[in-house]
Amino acid sequence: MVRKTKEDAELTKRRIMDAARAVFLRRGVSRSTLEHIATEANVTRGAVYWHFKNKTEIFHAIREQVFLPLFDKVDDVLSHVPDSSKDPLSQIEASLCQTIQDLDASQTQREIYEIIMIKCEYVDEFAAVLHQILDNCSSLVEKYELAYQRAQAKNLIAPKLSAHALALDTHLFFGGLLHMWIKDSKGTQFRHQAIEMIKAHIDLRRKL
Amino acid sequence: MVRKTKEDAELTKRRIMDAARAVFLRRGVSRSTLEHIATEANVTRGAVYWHFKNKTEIFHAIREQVFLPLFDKVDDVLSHVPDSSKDPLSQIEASLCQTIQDLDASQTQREIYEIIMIKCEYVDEFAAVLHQILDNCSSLVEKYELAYQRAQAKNLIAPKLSAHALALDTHLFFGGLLHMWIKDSKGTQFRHQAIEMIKAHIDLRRKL
DNA sequence: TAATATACATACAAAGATGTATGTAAGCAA
DNA sequence: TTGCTTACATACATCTTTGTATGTATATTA
Repeated sequence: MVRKTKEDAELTKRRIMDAARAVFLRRGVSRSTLEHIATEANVTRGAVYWHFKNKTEIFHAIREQVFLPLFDKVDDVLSHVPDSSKDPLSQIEASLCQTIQDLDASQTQREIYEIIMIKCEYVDEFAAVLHQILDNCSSLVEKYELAYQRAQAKNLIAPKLSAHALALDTHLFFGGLLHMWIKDSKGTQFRHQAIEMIKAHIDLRRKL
Repeated sequence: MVRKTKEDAELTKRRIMDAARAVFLRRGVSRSTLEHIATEANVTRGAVYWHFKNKTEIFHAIREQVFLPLFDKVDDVLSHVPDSSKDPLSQIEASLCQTIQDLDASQTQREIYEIIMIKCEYVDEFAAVLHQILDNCSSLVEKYELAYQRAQAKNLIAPKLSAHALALDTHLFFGGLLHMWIKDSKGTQFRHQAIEMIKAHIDLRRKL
């Protein structure tokens, strides 16, 4: 069968991306060949080359599937300042919990995170991805910092530390949490207590 | 030239490992071939195959170069309980700072960490490495927890949180810190403030 | 409905990488 | 000094992977 309609073609493209995700997860990005991906998607390499220039482009397509919506969401929860019913600390907590709950709900997201974190080598074309992630992190930290400043203004936290230090600490904590969460794919070590740990992390900042 | 003495041979092996480290760092583990490594070490693939079974074995040899000494050191700083001049919180702080300072001092260590964290895909033979790391982490957390318990016993920290929660929070924080530290190879974003951030993290726990 | 572009499948050539087999000169032990 | 072993280098066969070129049947459009 050849020459499908446009909708059919879009479907094939999706199938290829889904297949690539599965193959990347199983064999790592480097060891995955276009042939593997094509087979998994029940097409030939011809179809793959039609929709994507090469493996790298597939990787980026998959990545964007998760990262474009992600930052919007963080913004939503964190930056929704006006007459918020929640205090700033709870906003940060909610933002972090939201990400975890999203991961809990979506296997696709989990898989993409796993690929990005431990099934990909950041060299050459992929090195740029790292810098992009780092940049995004910076803007995240800034948002945490603003929230902590609001919390300080409302006298919710002990004035031990600067908002900046608190924001960085939270950011590193959550980075570490995400890594552990992903690596603990059996869910026995970290996943089940992730939410508690976020609450604990925030509680540590609360004035009694 | 052929047939060196035993000492010469050991030297060649080291040279191959050093070369492999450089090549892994530059091209990632997967894209590195034994030919690349041999060329970098100024030998032929014959020499490489003589000293190592395959690429995986080289990787493990490099890895052990760092991880075997590492855990000893953490133990040294953290578990050296008897009549310690430092309070438990400072011990934890010192242990974390020590690791960062070690990384600061040794380019070799930095490179190996970078390879392990962002230039290697954890599939197949490498998947086991991840589990090993996770296991080591668990024992680390236990050591933090013991230290925090001692701190609680000495009434050094507010009783807001359990020692277990504090230990996990510290562990995740430091995991995140290490990742950022390594990724920020230019040193502009995180490296220069790593020590401060560790102090801030610990200070957050201190009773005023 | 004829022409063209689309959505693939198939075939081919070239390069890369791996493992092994074989060669060889020098060290070392008896 | 002979003979065995070590520490490699060289050569070869095989498999994989990639990119591209070509074929082709069907949508789409004018």
